[in-house]
Amino acid sequence: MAISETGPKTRIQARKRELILEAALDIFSENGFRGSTIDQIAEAAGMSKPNLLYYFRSKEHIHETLIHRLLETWLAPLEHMNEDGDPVAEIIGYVRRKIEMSRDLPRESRLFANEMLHGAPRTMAMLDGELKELVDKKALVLKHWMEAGRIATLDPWHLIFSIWATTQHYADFDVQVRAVLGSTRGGDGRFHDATNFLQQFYVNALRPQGKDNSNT
Amino acid sequence: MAISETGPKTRIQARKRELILEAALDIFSENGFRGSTIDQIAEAAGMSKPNLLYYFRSKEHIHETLIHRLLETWLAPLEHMNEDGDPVAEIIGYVRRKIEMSRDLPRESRLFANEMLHGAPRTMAMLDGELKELVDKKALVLKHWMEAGRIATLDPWHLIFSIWATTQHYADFDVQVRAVLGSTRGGDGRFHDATNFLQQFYVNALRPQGKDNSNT
DNA sequence: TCAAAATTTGACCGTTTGGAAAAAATTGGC
DNA sequence: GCCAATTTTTTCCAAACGGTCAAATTTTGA
Repeated sequence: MAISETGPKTRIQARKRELILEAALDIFSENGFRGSTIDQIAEAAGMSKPNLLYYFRSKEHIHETLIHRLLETWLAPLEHMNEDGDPVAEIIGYVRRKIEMSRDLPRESRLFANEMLHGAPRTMAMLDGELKELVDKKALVLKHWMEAGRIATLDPWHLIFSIWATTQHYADFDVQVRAVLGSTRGGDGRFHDATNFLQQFYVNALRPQGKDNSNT
Repeated sequence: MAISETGPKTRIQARKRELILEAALDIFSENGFRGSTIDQIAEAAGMSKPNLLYYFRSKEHIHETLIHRLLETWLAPLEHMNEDGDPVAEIIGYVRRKIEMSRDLPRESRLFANEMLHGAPRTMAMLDGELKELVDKKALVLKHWMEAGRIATLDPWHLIFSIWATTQHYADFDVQVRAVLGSTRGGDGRFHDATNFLQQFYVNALRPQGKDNSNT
């Protein structure tokens, strides 16, 4: 009898399901949902298609599981930003954690990007539920820091967007980044350079200014 | 006899091909290449599948044409950044043009993003050809501005990446942006807010500083 | 007006794909 | 060593899809 509706029972099932999810992450993140076939995933996982379908009842189901897991990972770093810490250090810390994620979990980043790009059909509920609440909460923290004059006054929501954008860019647009940097600067050091840049960049952008000179 | 290899001959052909490309942009940008079918595109263009295939010899060919056109549009705004202008005004101007593109050409942005996300199979040559050359050229301009002390010293390439990332984010991650901002702030005004934020943000980040206080 | 060229349609084809069914093989407890 | 549950493989299917082809229709130009 097929499993997959109830949680995995045996250790073997858990391990095989893990193997499939690992393979599926490879395939999905590279080719998108529609661009990936069950056969590809099965081969990458070292098993036959019907065998894979014994562990997951459909391609959709694999994808859904993958996305659900991803979301937890994705929210964690923002959650971690602490109201009581030093504002600039906390924000920079968040930026660094996000860059590390782009470096270490590029497949997850691309899977997420693909989902957003196509209208978030399987994520919508979570976006204007959990995510919105978390961002609103953290935006308030940023706002307090701004009102206390500890960082520059900027739209907190868009500030968070800018962090997402600049950091995830290094995973999602990796091909472009590497092409533009070329063989000398586009190697393994690019994440180090990116981190340095973003740190300087955000330190500058967040420095509160006594007198305003931001008008054109 | 089918056309499509040689350029369009009559005005009717040109108009029909245009119609198809317009429909294809809708479909491709929403569903990705593999996720789109010729039937969908044909229906959106108001014609039958064989009729569409009379104007373009394959799905691949439509996509290729679309991508090629897109690239010209995509490079134009950076080209426009002028060495002889005021550095901050020039950079901010570039940011504004990019944001306008995210607002007015979101389908093109998503088509491009999708291409990058999946490894730029049909764009690679142009990335480390034309694009790299252009970026290198403009990075040099930025470097000169920095050396003259007119803007803060930052890695010029990564500075350009940050502009791409922050602006394109509003097209590519539109669903997420709208969900997080909610119904009140996520309406039509979001691009206006984004523009204001990014302007302030870049003005801050680029302001050169006499004394260094960027270390942790 | 009429023939040639261009365009549109309908019917069709081979392949790929997601998935089902059932038999065969393996494993685990006694 | 044997039975039952689990896992794997073989075979197959129906729908979707990219694309072809020839016939029918419309348009164009002399």
